[in-house]
Amino acid sequence: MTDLALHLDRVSPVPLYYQLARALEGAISTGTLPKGEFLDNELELADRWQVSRPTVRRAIQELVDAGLLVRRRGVGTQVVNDQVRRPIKLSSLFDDLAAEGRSPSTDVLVHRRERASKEIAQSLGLPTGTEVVYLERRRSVGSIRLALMRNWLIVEAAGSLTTEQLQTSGLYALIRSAGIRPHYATQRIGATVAGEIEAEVLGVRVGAPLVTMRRVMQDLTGRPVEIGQHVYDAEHYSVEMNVVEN
Amino acid sequence: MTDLALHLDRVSPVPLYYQLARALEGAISTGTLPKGEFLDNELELADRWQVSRPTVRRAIQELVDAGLLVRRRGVGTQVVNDQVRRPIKLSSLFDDLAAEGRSPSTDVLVHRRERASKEIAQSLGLPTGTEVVYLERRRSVGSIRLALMRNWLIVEAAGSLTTEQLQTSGLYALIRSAGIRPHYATQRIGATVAGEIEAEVLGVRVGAPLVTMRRVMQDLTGRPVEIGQHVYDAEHYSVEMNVVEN
DNA sequence: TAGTGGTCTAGACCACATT
DNA sequence: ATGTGGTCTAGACCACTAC
Repeated sequence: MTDLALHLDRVSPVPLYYQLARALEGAISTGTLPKGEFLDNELELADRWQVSRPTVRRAIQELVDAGLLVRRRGVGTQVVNDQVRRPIKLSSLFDDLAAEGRSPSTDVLVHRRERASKEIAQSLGLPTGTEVVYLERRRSVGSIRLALMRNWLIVEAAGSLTTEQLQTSGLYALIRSAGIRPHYATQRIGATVAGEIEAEVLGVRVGAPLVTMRRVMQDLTGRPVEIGQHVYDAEHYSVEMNVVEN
Repeated sequence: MTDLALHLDRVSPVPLYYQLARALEGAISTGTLPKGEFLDNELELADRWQVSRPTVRRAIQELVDAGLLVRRRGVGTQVVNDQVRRPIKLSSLFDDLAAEGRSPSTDVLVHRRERASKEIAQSLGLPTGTEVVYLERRRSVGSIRLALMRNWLIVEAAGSLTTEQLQTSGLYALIRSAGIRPHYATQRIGATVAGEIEAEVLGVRVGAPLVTMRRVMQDLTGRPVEIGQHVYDAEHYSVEMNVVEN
């Protein structure tokens, strides 16, 4: 195993295991650690890098969870023979597109307060008729109209949002700036075909395939914060996910 | 915090952190640890259970990753206010349905060896024209025809499968019994509408919405093993996933 | 038999949130 | 000022794999 140019900063607030994990990740992506190569054993790595074995193990574990490394007892730790894609995260379409360097835009079609229907109230854990914020937005990239998004939010999360803010920022960033930390989301992905409304908003023909996404997001304490019911033009959008089994 | 009836078996080969995690999980699901409740601090738990603090931390970490607990530095560890669904795993539709107690059935429509096209060979990391196993199956539950599944597999994984085995077992179980351990999968979910072939096989009308899934599965060493290109009747199938942000 | 990762201990110091 | 979780150490013993 090559020596890996490691410069650990023991003063930095960045944890050692994190620095190690990033260094290993970099070595793998640049090919300094070739695919299929075995790492030296953990005791040797700990000695070489002058950290304890648990610290080495934690760094390695991160990359195992990400699918970059494989560990087998009695055998060793090996670089997986394939490049790995980003793991699934709690993000938004806006963030995804921004991260890809494309420039998304948002049209706010509806932005008002309304009283929660029975279904919405139930999903948000509120009494029927409680006031919630309702949003209807269209997300586009360049000239492509990508998604029609319908959201219901608790007033504490979105009561002070302006329509202007919604046009320039992702919803989750705005929720965070309201002091709410998204933590857990359940989402269900399916398919449907465009009706007249969807066809009109997205500029597709009636009967065109659409990807549907329904989501309930909860904050750190498990309180439901946001419901999303979105449809995407299947021509331009699909959901990618990676799954690791250890 | 209540005392939790813990009976750790220090002789068992089951790791202590795992026994602890299951005990905590059970206490949460039965309500012995109510939602919103704070756990005692880690030092106290370690003392009470007579294990070291790292062992306590590891048990807690498992439940944090699963979204059952939330930890905040300087504050404490708290039970999340919501029941959690199963996390996304590397499983198959067959397993999913079997786990739900429904009885799926499989019709093998095509089962043959063929030479890999350019696209298939590329995804499997093989030279074009290499022999692969091609499958076309229909999955039903009761009288509902749920999915049309097309798979390409490397010969080592599926060369000795019989059509009969395919009718009674899930593909992944068969791959495992061939000595191959599925490890990593990338899948992409989208939408389309039924053409004549899909409509015929699934018993839906032409133009009905379908969920599409394309997947490449790799084994422990990163070698691609299986490609799946499936379509599901959107009326009866959608994909649920849970996402945790820490 | 030798070598690997898997588990576990008993401490220590620190950063952060709360009072 | 106090108490919490976050990080880190330096060992130990074990289970599993390969030879």
